[in-house]
Amino acid sequence: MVAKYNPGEMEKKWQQKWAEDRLYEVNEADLRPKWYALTMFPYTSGDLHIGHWYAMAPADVHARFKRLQGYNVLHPMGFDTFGLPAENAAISRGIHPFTWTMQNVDNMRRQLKSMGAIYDWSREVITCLPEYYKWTQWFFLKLYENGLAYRGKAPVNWCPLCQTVLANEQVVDGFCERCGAPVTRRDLEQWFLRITKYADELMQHNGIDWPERIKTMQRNWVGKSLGTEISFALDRPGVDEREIRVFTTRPDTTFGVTFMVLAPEHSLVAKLTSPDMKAEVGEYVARSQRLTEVERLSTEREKDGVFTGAYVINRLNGESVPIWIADYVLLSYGTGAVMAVPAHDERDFAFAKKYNLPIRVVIAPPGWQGEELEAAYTEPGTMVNSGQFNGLPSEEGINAITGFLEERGWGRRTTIYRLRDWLISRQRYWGAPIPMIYCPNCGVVPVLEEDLPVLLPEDAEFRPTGESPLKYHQGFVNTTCPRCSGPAERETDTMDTFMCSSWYFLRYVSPNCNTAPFDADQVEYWLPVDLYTGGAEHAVMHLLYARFFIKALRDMGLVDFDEPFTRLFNQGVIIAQKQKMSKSRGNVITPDEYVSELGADAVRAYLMFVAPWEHGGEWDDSGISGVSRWLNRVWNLVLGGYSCSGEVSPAVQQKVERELSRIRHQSIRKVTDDLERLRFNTMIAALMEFTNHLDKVKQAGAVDYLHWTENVDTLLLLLTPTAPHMAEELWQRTGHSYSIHNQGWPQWDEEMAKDEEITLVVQVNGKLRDRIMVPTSISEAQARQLALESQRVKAHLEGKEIINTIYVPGRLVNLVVR
RNA sequence: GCCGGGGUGGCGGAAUUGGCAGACGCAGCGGACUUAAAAUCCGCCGGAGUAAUCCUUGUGGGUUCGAGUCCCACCCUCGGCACCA
Repeated sequence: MVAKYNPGEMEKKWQQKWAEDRLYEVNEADLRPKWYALTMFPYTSGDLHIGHWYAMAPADVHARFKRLQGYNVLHPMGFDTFGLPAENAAISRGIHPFTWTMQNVDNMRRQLKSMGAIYDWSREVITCLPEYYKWTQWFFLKLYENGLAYRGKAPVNWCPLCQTVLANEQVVDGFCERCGAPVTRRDLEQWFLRITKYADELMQHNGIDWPERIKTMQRNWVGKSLGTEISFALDRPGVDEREIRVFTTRPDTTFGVTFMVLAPEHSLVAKLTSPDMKAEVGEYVARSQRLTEVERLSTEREKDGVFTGAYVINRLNGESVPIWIADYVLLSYGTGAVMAVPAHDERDFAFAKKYNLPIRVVIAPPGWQGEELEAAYTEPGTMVNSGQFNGLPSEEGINAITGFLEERGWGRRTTIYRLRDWLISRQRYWGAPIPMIYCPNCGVVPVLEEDLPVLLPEDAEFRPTGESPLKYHQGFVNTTCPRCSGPAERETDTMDTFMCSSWYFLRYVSPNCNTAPFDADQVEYWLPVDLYTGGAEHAVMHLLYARFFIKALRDMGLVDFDEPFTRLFNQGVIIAQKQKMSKSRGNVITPDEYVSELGADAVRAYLMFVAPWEHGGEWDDSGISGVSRWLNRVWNLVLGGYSCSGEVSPAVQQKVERELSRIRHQSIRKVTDDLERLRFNTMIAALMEFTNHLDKVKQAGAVDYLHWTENVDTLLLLLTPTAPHMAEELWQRTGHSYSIHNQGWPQWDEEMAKDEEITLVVQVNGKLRDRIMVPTSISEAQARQLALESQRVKAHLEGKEIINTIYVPGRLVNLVVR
């Protein structure tokens, strides 16, 4: 009787053994080629759920596969720990964020270990520990030194619930990405990182293998647009400014400008507004500031605005044009001022209709007879009412007008971006303090490198007040100026968590380095990351920030590569009860009970089998039982003993052995190929088919013992990345020496994998009429002959004339008849 | 509205990139073992039809000897972006 498959005990046993033997610890002295396999580290929100496993288990399978293939594989794991969720959770539970976070780290590490991954735990990184955030602060100082970090006053996104400012990337449709509260705007002094310096480079994804989807999202996010900046002359008593500049992508419509619109926050508004319009304008400005981002950005809202009483001159035709303000114009985009061409822009058209402003056609639609337009005409056309440019196709007009303006110094070609600088100040406790000091004498002074880290005081009151909790911690705030040694105050804001995750992948290579954020030699050896896997939700946040960081570090001479992640792959989402898993929905599935009942190997395999990795899928208990059954069958197949039947004729035995060998080689090829392409679902299917075939062979007892063990060994090796515990146990029980994880990946022979016989499909007029087993070596003439001889085919040729025959070698004969 | 992914059995999904549609698995049905059940094993399993055969990859058209795969139009769905001048 075969011992029962008991994954619980067995898995624990091997995990302990591997840890004791430091089987998965790696170092750069290894002579094998390196492979850096990285999975996005989890945020320490509490329990690990099956969604985390979905991200991590297949990634581990691939990393194990590379390891068996002979690579020196670094596959590290760590924890992203700073940030609002931890702080909010700690507040609601009345415990310190550090305590809460580290409890979660312990729990999640335990759960992760039960997965049986090859994580090198000696390299674990935890972002909220001073040993780590010291270097996050160090990077901030470097960015500051290089002019990439600056302090500025700006209208910022403010979440009234989280009581902090948010980066643009954290505002989703006008709502806070974290808590869902509507975001309002505030003017605050904040720290920014100059990511816009790299706007152009961030749009390029040269030499990296990333999903098209993510690249498109990043390009859209950066939002490059080529256009013209045009100066309109301003002549206003008491106003120093002599012009207002606008940005447009349609300079060809400049003769059609009938008004100008400024953003309500535009710095000229107060100066320009005529006395009689002051009250109305003031009220409008105040109102638009009160509006939440959602309300303001709603496209359904009717556009409104107020006349300022002032005018600018359109230099092209000398016309005086009224200046309005309206909140559909955004201060943050372009120059915060727009030339309005109602005839050729939908927004301007609606605005002009509402306020009875003139609509002048300057681009004639095809067949236009001078009649009034029903709607804005935004397509190309012929220029009219445009002075010397009349008759020109509008596409040419873009260049012609821009050139004309440039010659006179009235305008210039320019490129603008939607991307804004990255706002990293957070008025919250649970983050890395920004290492800056404000001195009454010396101004803004960076903390000295040797004084890092600026420690986050444990005893600060961390309840949100709208200002940084650190502000009220005297021991923290009061310090001395590094320059003049006089009394000074610390910056009390902390950094956006995305700062921490922008460089963690560099820390893994030398986690204990205490003289620098990383050991340069190690980085040179391991980086860039060969395969980075994680969710697509990070497309315009983490993934963009990390790229920015690397480019900035490269320009500082700290690293010598351009892109951090050579290949990126986004797995899908695992849902439960047709919905995304979340605590609030109460449908979170924890791996623990499945692991103890069916084994980690079964959970790993099931997650890969449900669907293609990039799709994600529905967690289904009856689905996992199928995979579990299969693993049990493998167990029994391998341990159940094998005996030759003795009744099989040598000829039959030889045939069966040849077939088995062919299937073995085909299985190796299929599994290898699927793993390489991260097609885990079909890889498992191939393993199942191989198992099924071995089952049949075993029942017949038709091959000799040597053939049998050879094939069983291959099955175990192919199974190793997927079911590392079971493979190890069966490897040992079949008399091999420890460890299967140090074996080489099986190779296939293309000759051996070749089919000897194929099913020749015979079609008549493209319809399947017969299938004939033929040797692979069959000639075209023979194939045609067999097709014509087929009884089934003959019935369809009755009384018809064959006018054409298509022959596809190894596949089919198609007889075309009339 | 714009950009991208996707629509295949009762279900999850396969299909060597234009060549046997439905691999593998779940569920279901029938059988073996069992006093019985579970587990396990064997068989069947897109639809219609006694059968020959016909129909079938969201819908409609097209290209082709041949279309799930390519082209055109439309419908549905999931992501992303959305007053960006």
